[in-house]
Amino acid sequence: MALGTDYETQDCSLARALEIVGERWTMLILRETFFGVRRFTDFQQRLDISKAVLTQRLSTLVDAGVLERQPRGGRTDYVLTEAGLALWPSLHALIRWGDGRSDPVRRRRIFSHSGCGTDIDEFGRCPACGSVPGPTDILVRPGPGLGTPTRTDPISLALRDERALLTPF
Amino acid sequence: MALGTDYETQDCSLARALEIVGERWTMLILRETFFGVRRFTDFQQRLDISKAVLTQRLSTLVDAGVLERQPRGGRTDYVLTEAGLALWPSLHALIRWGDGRSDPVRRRRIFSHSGCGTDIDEFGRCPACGSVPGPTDILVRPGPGLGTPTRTDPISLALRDERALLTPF
DNA sequence: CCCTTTGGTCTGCTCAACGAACTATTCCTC
DNA sequence: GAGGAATAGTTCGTTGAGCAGACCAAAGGG
Repeated sequence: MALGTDYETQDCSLARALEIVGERWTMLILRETFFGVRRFTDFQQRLDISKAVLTQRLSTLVDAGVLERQPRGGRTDYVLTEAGLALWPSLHALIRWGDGRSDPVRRRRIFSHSGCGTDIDEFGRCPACGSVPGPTDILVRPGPGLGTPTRTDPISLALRDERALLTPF
Repeated sequence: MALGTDYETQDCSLARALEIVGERWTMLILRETFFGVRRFTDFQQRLDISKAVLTQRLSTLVDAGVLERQPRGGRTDYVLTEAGLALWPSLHALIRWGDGRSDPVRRRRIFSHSGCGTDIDEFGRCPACGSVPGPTDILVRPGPGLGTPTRTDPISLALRDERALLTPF
């Protein structure tokens, strides 16, 4: 971000957070990781992102401790660390804000608490339990705003059904 | 962001949100508006941002309906709209994530519920009431991680004391 | 009537993102 | 074990966005 590296002059830690997750593409990459995407090629195909930029963003996220590289034979898995999982509230809030700006009933993805099956509210709470479930306890399913799916790659097909977040493909 | 304008091919509304608030500087500008900053010159001085970029960001936010221009005699106030106020959960989550990544007890800004005075938790809830207060019901005060303040502009001085969010300077 | 404040625009430069081509390693198949 | 495909990148030339700094127009005050 080149906001300057002297964070001590920044009044709050937002600049520090944005230095890591505020760069172009980074949040979209992280959304994919929460949906279960782990591989370089899958990120690239689903986001239509330049390979050079994807390489740089993944490295930044690994260096920042948000993602972890896990060699799996000939390939590499990029998996969320604990710090990465802690980003879920930020990501969820942004998704809900983006959804709410059009027609509130036409949401694209709906998140529910896997414990009790209740849809979570705009603040991330499960209205039934009153808890704020973490990403390991959340299911995603397509919402009415998603429209007719056009992508036919295996990941998009799997996301047409209800799935637990973080389930690898 | 130039992520392409064909949002229909995007699986969820995150790209739409990032098209508006995901650009460099935008979230920092919005943080300032929640703290009560409203004027061009104040944004520019507090953020050390290029005037050309600030102009473009403010225009984007106004066009997107996040901020509203309010002429005040010879000057212009940039004020959060309802859609802008709805960004508070996203902003709060990012601030908390940035804070939590260093030492959790050394937070820079602490937010509390003005109704009951209780500090709000990392999910934005007031532990006493169980509610999720909106920005109009939240106070900010410096946290132990802020260190010795170096900035001496009027806005930074005012932020050394507890203040309600959105209070203009 | 001049000077300051405010809220910008304009210019030239640099650096990051882009698409496309190329590469190195591993795995699978024959 | 040879050939091809899949994976995870790197390299290159071009384009576009951000930067600092100079400049500018309108409003208000003395």
